[in-house]
Amino acid sequence: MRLSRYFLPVLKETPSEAQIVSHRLMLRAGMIRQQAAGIYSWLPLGFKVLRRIEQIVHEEQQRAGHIPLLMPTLQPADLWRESGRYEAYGEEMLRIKDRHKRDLLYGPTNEEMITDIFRSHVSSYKDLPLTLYHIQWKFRDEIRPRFGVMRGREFLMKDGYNFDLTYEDAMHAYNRHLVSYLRSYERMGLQAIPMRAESGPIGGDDTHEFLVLAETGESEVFYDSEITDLRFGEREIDYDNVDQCRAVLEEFTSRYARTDDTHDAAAFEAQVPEERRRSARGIEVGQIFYFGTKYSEPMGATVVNDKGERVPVHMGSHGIGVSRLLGAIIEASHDENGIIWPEGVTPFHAGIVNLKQGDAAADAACESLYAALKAKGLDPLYDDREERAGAKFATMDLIGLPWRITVGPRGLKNGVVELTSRRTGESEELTAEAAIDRLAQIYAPHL
RNA sequence: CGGGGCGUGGCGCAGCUUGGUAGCGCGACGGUUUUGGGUACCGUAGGUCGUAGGUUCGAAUCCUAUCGCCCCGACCA
Repeated sequence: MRLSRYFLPVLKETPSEAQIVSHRLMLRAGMIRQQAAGIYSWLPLGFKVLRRIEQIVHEEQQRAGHIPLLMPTLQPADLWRESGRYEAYGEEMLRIKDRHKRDLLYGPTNEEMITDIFRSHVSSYKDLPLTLYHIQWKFRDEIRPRFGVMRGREFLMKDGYNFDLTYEDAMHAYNRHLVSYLRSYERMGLQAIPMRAESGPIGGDDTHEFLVLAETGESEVFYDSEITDLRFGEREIDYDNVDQCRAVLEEFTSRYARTDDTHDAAAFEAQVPEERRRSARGIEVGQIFYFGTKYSEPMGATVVNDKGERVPVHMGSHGIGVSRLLGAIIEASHDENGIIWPEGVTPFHAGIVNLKQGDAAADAACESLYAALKAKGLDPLYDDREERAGAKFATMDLIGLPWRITVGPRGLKNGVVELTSRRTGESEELTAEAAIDRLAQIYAPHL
C-alpha cells in the first residue's frame, strides 16, 4: 500500500477521552473511531489487524479439528426462555422488539443457539465428538464501557462449543482448547497465562481464564513466577491424542495461578516459595469452560448411545476476545513513540520511508523495493507522502510496523538502505536485496 | 445505578465568575522553504458554543429540562 493513497487518519494530539495507552494509541494511529459508548468503527489500519488476529484464530481452531460456522447476531428470545437465561441474564442483555412486537435480543453469547442447531441435526453418538465455533460480533450492555476496545459493548469474539458423549471426552475437548489457545496467543506475540477462574453467568464447574500481564489489566492476579517461563513453542501435537493434550494442560496449570476471584492466600503461601510469589494485573483474553449438561438437559440436546439410550451431551464453551486482543497486544507491546506490533499480527510487514520524495534515485529505489517485497508475498507500506523525514519516522513509529526500510540519497550513493527494528531501534545498513531477503526470512514463519 | 467531571471548527484547549455577538495552538488547504527524527514563514477555509425552552434590548456566558461523553465503584470476552 502507498500511504498517499491509503486512509490513515493519524492524530498528533491525544483525544481527551482516552485514558489507557492502548486506547490512546489506537485513536492516534487512526485504527478506530468511537461511535457511541463502547461502540467503535474499525478504520482500515485497525480492521487489518483485527482480520489478522481473526485469521490466526481460525487457523488454530481448524488445526485443532474445530469446525467454523456462522450464527446471527440477533436471536429470538424464546430460545433463551428455554434455558431460563432470558430473565437470568439481566440488564446486560440488549433486548429488541421487531415490528411484530416479537422479542429479540442481540446475542451476548451463543450457547442456546448452538444447542438448538445441535439438537435439530445430531442424534447419534456416532456423530460425536463435535466442536463448532464462530467468530461473530457480540453485544453486552455493560454498565460502564471503558478503555476503548478492551471493554466495548459491541465486541468481536470467537466462541466455540464442544459436544461430547462422556465427561472424559468433554475434558479432552477442554484440554484441546487449552492447547489451541496457547498456540494462538503465542502466534500473536503474547504470553497468556491460564488461570483458574470463576464461571460467572455461563455456569459450569471447570474453567480457566487466559490472562495477559499488563499494568492496566482489570483483574488482579497471583501466580508462581515459574509460570512465565513456560512456552508452548514449536512443539508438535496430535490434537486427537488425549494424553498429549492432558500433559500440556498439566504442564501449564499445575503451578499456582489465579485471579482475585479464586485467589486463596493460604494456598498461595503453602504452594509457592516466597521468592516466586507474584501479584500483578492482567487482561482477560479468553476463557474455557466445561459445563456438562447445563444446556443440553433443559434444551433436549441428546444423542442415542451404543446401548440405545437417549442421553444428554456433555458440553463446554470456549471464548477468545478477538477485538479485545488488539488492546491487549498494544498494552503488552508499545513504547513512548507508539505501538510495536508483533510480526504475527502487524497490519503491514514493513514500512518503506522515502527520505526525499521527488528525488529520482530515491523514488526509483523505493518503487523497486516496494515491488520486490510484494513479489515475496509481503505486504509493505510505502510512505510516499511529500513529508519531511521526521514526520514519516514519527508516523511509522506510531503505527508500529516491526520493520522499517529507510531509503535516502545519501545511502543510495553507497548502494545501501537502512533496515530498522521498531522493537530494538537498531539499524543496519545493507543492500536493498539483502534487506528484502532478511525480511522474507523474518516473516517466513508467519506467512 | 451511586459518586465526580466534561460537552466551544477535525484534535487539544481558553473565554463563562463580573451577559455586549467567539479566540489560541495543532491539523487541513494554497504557496515559499528541499529540509535524514513531527522545519520555518506567508496566506486561506472551517464553529446554529451538545439540544430544547426560559430570563434579557442582547446569552457560549444566567435559569430549567434533556441528550451525550469521560473517570472512580459494583459487573464482564
